[in-house]
Amino acid sequence: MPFRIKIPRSTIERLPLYYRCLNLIEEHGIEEISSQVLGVRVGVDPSVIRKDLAWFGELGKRGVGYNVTYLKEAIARILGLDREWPFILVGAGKLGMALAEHNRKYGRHFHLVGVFDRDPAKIGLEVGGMQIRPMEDMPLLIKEKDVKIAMVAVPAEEAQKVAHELVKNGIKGILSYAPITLSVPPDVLVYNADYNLDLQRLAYYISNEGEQTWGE
Amino acid sequence: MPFRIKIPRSTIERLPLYYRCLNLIEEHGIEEISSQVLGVRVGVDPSVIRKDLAWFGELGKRGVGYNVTYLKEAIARILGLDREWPFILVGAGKLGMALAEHNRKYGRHFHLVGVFDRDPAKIGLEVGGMQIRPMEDMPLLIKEKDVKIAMVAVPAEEAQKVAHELVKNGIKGILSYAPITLSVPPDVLVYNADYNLDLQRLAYYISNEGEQTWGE
DNA sequence: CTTTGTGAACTGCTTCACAGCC
DNA sequence: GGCTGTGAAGCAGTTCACAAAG
Repeated sequence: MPFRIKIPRSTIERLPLYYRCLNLIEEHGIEEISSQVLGVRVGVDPSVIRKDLAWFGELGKRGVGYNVTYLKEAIARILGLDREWPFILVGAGKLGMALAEHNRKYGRHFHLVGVFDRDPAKIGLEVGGMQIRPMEDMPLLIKEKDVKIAMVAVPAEEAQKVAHELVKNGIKGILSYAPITLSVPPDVLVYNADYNLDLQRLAYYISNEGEQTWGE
Repeated sequence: MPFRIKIPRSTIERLPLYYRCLNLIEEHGIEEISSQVLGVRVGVDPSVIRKDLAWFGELGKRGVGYNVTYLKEAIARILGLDREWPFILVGAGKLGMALAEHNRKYGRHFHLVGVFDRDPAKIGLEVGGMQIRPMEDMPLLIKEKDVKIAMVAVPAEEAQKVAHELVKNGIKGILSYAPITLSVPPDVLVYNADYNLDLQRLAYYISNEGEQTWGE
């Protein structure tokens, strides 16, 4: 009977930060790193890093630290980055097109396999190395390429409808740039990339500079 | 002697979600809303919403709910959205330009007052209703317009240098699209908009579908 | 002597349940 | 009856401190 441990959500949120940093450190030719030093680099307390990593076994060496390449690859495996993830983009406006181009240049682990738009005038145009296709082609492509992830960069009014369609066709993760809360079943995960959310949070903390307090 | 209460970070993270949703609800002409119904709309438990709002006084009416417009405006005030925030963009690549254009169309509360790029070939080009300017112009503009917020959309190699410069000139909040962890003083806040982080988190949860568990 | 891995204490957020008010 | 505001209970994540290992 296999024992199974629930990993804290906050641990999973941080792993990509570690991964991103380790790639950079590896490029610099550094082979070993302590939770102390890594902590400074990613802006996370060393004991948090150790606790996070400990969930997945003994990844470090006591008295020494972590082997950079080994740790990097371990995290990649944990996150599921030991394979390529196909994803699609819905919405080929300015933002969508920029994301597609960006992915073509810098994308690793995730590669764009289809761009869709509702606007007939855009069908056939090239973006991110792909031709823009009509929404009707989406179901088949998702099935053929076994796509699980979608980026959504359509206007607010369309976004919920698009989300519905994606979910219906088997998409399990959505990265949404639309300025609304998408309603999806519990087995589908949505991350909000609407930058206004972050700008507003920044505004709060800057308004209440220093003292994150309220009242008088 | 004024009493001051520390607001939980998680409360502040959620307020923009409420705000975004309330704007939509208001447009639909709905005047009153219960935490129950709002909760379904934003995907947050009603008691969480009530606790969040209670930090800022009695914003609702018992037995009735919350007045949509009143609550919306209260949250705006809390977040500091009762004024316009000027911000600058550093990095006029494809992504930066798309963000600038997007802000011009949809931006409220935050308006772009300057776009900067290191590349001499780009200086003078128009983007988001602004002309791209050289980095050297940045300090003066920040001072003149009292800018506190910056978006950074430059390559990884440049990002830390840019962050340093921004901080040196008084920027207090950074929304960074660069794929690195920026190191800044404790009085400066950075949000990571690097979409690879979210894609990797999605990959984890999809890989471990249903059971967010580990071990065997 | 260094640094990890980890139980125990602590902190902070969420959930619960209900008193207070409409 | 309905819904908010809120103390109390419960839970999850962080911090601490140190034993274990190189």
